[in-house]
Amino acid sequence: MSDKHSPLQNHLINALPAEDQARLIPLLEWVPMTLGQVLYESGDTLRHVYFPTNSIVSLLYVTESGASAEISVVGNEGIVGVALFMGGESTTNRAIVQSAGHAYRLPGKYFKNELNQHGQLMILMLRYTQALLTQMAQTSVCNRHHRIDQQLCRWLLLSLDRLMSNELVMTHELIANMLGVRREGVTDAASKLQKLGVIEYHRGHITVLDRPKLEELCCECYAVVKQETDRLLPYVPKQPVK
Amino acid sequence: MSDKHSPLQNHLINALPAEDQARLIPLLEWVPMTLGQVLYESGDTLRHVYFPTNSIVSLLYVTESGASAEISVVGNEGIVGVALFMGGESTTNRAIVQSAGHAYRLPGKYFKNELNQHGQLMILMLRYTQALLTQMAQTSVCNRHHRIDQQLCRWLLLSLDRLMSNELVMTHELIANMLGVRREGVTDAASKLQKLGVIEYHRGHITVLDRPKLEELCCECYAVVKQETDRLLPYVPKQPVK
DNA sequence: GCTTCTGTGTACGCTAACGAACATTGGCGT
DNA sequence: ACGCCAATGTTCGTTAGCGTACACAGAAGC
Repeated sequence: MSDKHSPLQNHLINALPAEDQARLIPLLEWVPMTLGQVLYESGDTLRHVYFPTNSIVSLLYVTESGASAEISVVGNEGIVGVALFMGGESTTNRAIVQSAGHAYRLPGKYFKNELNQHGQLMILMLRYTQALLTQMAQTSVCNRHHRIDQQLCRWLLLSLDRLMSNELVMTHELIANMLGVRREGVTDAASKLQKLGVIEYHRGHITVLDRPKLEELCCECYAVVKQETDRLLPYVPKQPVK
Repeated sequence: MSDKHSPLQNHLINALPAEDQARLIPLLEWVPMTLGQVLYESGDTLRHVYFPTNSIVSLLYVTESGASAEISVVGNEGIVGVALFMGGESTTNRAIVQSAGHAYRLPGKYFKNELNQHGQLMILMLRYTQALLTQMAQTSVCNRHHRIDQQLCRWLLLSLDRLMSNELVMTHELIANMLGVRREGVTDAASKLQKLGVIEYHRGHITVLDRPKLEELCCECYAVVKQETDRLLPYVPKQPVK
């Protein structure tokens, strides 16, 4: 991985006016995000917000019986810790790193301070939150109506969008935890996709070979989320990522 | 139905400081909400926000194939149309009246005006939105992991909390649309609950006889949402509802 | 009183996904 | 080079929920 890193790799930071960036960026801390790392647990008081750059974070809920389900995914398009600016200080979810990389971290009090003083950050946060609402709603619908293989397609596409490469470091077991299904169910779906030549996988590595085909096999849920996110938060890079 | 009605029956309005109420209340329009009425469709530009008093509104998503699923429920604890203050102006959901009654309606421009000028309304909206996020997340989990009869219990409890009475005017068919399952599935679950003496129903009317038992039979999802909503938006009536 | 329609009950076969158990294999540590 | 374990493959019986079809009864309209 290149040592070139910049907060602007995060789309929300990127979307801020220059003067807001100038104030905010010095407060940010560049931190590694390791696979499986838990940023916060259900009920924890949040200490920081995270702006992922090349990492992916899953928000998931763990039931009393230990089963889990992914509520939404956050990558460089978003921020982890919306509860801090929503005023709740905690959520009922767990935030866990789904794909290793880095993020920029900001202590909660600085974040809230910025929010209160400058409107642009707040506006952006609100729009992002609406995108998050859309994603959650769609996850809910997908859980109800679509088959595992369709959901796997959705999940792969959401992950791809948040990575630079077409390879995911991810086991069937972990995907199963995210989707809230059995590992065997994921294996079945993945092997089906592999037979179709859409993906190729091997012991914890999944490579997407044919993205158009993947979108074809997917249910509508991916497109709905993607379109709405693009509408709410159009991405215009202010500085080319070197 | 009594002709006694007041915007304070809505918990969000009720929670505002007196001076904010004084400004806001004259702008509100008291409107009837009829069963099945669609407040907005997916993609519509929202014109108003609604503060339900004794009505209940479902936010639901309709898939390409025509299947539906309820994303969340809004009653007198909340507001319909968060997209207006989130900045998106529209959502991918449909808002439909699930239980007839009334609401107070506010044109979008007044609403946004109020938001920008006075912090207290914004703070309240943010907290409510977090409660909504929680509800959506939990619906998603419930769709994945819990049986229809448990989900029916959750749905009944969520509805009860938003009504004064223990009787719902609601057919199995409509509940099925909300839960995103077959009508027969709801009939099975409901008949099971009736045999247990928890509810009693008859051609479009459901009466809850034993609420504690209903909570017992329910999955954790109801309690999680309830607890988090109470935490985020504690309800302290400022004027007893006559 | 009659018809008609809406809401509910019930039965049948079917499928997706589950739970559990076990086989196989590749990669990693020592 | 070896052994071990994590990752994947496969099977089998079970179950929840689906799609369909149809029966029945109460309510509403004429």
